[in-house]
Amino acid sequence: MGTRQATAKRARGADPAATREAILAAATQVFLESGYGAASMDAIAQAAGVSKQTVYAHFGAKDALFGAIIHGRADRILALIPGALGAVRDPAATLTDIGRSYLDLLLTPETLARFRVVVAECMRFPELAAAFHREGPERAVTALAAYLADLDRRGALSVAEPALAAAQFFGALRGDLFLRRLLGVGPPPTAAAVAAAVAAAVRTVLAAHRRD
Amino acid sequence: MGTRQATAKRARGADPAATREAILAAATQVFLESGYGAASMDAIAQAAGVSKQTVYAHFGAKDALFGAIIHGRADRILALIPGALGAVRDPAATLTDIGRSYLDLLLTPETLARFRVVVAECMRFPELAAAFHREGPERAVTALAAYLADLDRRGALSVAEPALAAAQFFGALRGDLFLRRLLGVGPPPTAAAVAAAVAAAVRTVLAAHRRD
DNA sequence: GTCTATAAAAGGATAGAC
DNA sequence: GTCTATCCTTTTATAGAC
Repeated sequence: MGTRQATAKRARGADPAATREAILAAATQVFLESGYGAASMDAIAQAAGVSKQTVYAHFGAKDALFGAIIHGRADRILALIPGALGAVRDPAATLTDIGRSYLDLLLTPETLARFRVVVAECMRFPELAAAFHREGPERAVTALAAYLADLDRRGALSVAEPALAAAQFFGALRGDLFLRRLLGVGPPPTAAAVAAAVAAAVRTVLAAHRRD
Repeated sequence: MGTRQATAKRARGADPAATREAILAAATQVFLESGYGAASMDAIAQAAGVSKQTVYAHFGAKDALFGAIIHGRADRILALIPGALGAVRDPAATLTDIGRSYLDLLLTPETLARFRVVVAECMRFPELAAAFHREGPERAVTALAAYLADLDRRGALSVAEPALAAAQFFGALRGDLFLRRLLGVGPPPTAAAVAAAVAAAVRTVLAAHRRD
């Protein structure tokens, strides 16, 4: 029963910033687990180890708290890609790295849960959905398109429409694996299955844009 | 103020089957528009033009009604594909037809809304999500895989893994268009944009499986 | 800033009349 | 089978003490 407990639970007497972080962490967990509608402010307060009134003191209302846990959490997809630009590596190896890290991130339980709640609430919070798309999928497509355009300039590949090609690559990569996990159908894919999907997507994009 | 009104609204005095249909139609509208949690039985009853008790008399509980409007509504994707099997048409033309009808169906507001609620509630109703996947996406992949395997046998294409190739084709087809509409980001795509996405996906799959 | 206690409203489900 | 009226629980949000 000490006076200081720095974990996510129990923020009694800690500084306000820590309390705020504890609330955000708890809200993330509860919202992603239950969805916006089923998540109660009581459950969030309890998970954060504070009273409900404290939650309201920090965030004002339920929708503001929801916005806070979605915003600013831009999926840090592919810090890889900018580095790939202008690199001299084999395109196949680079695309494989990009594909694997993209798919690994997408198949993470947290990413899937975040995707589910944004999809579920996109009509109620259209700006949140737009921000999510802008900071996540759109950024990934833009970055990969830049890389593909670079390969085209360097003569390694023939890519007439880089943005479309990038969207197709990511789409082919998601294929059925992402859909199954998003819907929670069946067991998680094995590492081998993921690797096979990446390899196939890379083969396909290379074949489609092979230089004549 | 007549005694018979056969439209979706007002089922007073009509036969039970019509009442049931009116409730199903209203429930579909309300659930797809608001999501499971935000949809109230009051709103459904009102939209159907009956009392709440009548809704309960027919379906017993909210979750049962939700199941009824999702189940049995298997997306009738691609009645095309079975017919394509063994056909002598140009594979490019057939794949273009398949791709266009698939994408057109997926971009329908009703399909998008149904997808959203199933994704949103897949943790609460896992069997419903499994049925949705089985009757929709999985069936489409299976059918296209059969067609691709047939093309491989006939020597038109070289498809080593038909199921993976089919999933990739549909994934590439969805690309960014489906994601944007799912999240409600930006305006709907033009017919030209959809046609371009289909054409690009067809080009890609043909290039990837060109016979050596 | 944080807590306990409470207000105020909404929604799922049921009872009983016709 | 259908309707009106009601119960009971849950939930958001606020008041007031420390």
